Amino acid sequence: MTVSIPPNVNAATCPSRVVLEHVTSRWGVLVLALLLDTERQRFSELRRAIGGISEKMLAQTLQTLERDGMVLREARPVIPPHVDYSLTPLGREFADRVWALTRLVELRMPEITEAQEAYDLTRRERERAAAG
Amino acid sequence: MTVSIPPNVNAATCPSRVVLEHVTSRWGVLVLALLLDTERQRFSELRRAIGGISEKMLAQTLQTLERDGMVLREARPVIPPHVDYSLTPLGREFADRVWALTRLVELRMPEITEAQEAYDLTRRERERAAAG
DNA sequence: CGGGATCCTCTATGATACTG
DNA sequence: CAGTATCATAGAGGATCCCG
Repeated sequence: MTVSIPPNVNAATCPSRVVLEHVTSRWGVLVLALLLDTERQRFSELRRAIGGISEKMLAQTLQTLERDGMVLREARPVIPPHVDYSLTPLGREFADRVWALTRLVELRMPEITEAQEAYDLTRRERERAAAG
Repeated sequence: MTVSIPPNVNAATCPSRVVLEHVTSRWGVLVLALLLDTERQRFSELRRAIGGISEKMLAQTLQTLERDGMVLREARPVIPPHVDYSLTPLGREFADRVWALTRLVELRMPEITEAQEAYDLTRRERERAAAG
């Protein structure tokens, strides 16, 4: 298979690179996964479910994904405000793939951990040799 | 489908979250894609192919991916040094998925751009209404 | 409740210079 | 060539307060 990365993939301004970073960002991954699971969530529900995310970052992440057409925001004009977030069909498509990637990491975690330990071992030995 | 995010997915220390960030990081994505395409590359070849990455970040990204068992580093003890990087089977598995995600973004880019323009339009109108 | 605005911290990244 | 070490900085992200 040939990948043939387009020249402008490298540019920080490349539009698709930017979107890729949105969906794979620290909080983007979690928001997509959570919405994939629950279909429709309120702001504070998302915040509690994710745990450890600040209001600012949740709002920012949701806005970014909404702007990219991945998330649908429905605000009911009541007091107190009631806002529901859900995935658009486009968003579900991405959430599926991102979630698959997440599961793959978890599936392969034993091999990864083993590789890390092996790497750290040879590293420590090398350092000891350099010091001694 | 039920996702059922494990409770510790949120923790910044969650090992699989960390690995996920490695493979989806700004430079990780590009390194994986490039190695998927070329099978085996030298440090400076990668640097030139990616374009815009600093030596420091390339070295750091490669080390991280090597430590995670995704990238194989082969150093020939000659002068000047000759180091080849390639994907391990594990790394190829991840590179495939990451690359698929990248292609999906490019495939859906028209819809995404359209959504962004629509979002920006309603935003500007709202701001004008607030100002006027 | 769902944010916006502000201030502050810390980390990711870049630039540069040096070395085996 | 393939890095490492050091320094500098922008931007990500957090904490807090405020408001409709």
